[in-house]
Amino acid sequence: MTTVSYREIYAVVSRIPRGRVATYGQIARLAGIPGHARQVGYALGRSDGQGPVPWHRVVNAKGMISPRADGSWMELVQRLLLEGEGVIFDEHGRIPLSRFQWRPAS
DNA sequence: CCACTGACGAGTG
DNA sequence: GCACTCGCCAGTG
Repeated sequence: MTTVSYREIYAVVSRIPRGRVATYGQIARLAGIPGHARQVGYALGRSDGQGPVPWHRVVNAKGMISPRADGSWMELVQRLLLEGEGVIFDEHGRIPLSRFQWRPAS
C-alpha cells in the first residue's frame, strides 16, 4: 500500500519505549512509508492530545526537538517530558541518538 | 469539491 | 557545518 492513515502512524509511535526516542524518518519506515517523514510530522501535530500517543518521543534526524510553526511552548514541554524519562540533551540541544534512539527488537 | 496547512530528510554546493 | 532545493500527503473548513 502506498497510502497511510495518521492512525497507522500513531500506532507506531505508541510502540516507542519510555526513555527512548525515534526520528520522523524512522517512524515513516516502520509504518511502511519510507520517504514520508514529513507526513509523520504532520500527523503528530494533529494528534496533539487526541490520544495516548507519546508524541514527545519523536525528534528530527539531528536528534533535536523540531521547532513548531507557531513557536509553541510544546517544544519546551517535550524537552521536559524527555528529561523526565532520563533522556539527556547535550550542549547543542541535541539528544545523542547513538545512546537514546529506539532500536525495535531485532 | 477546492485551497490551505503543516513536528522532515536526503542531497548538493 | 550552513543554506538551499526538491519530494512527500492526509485532514480540515
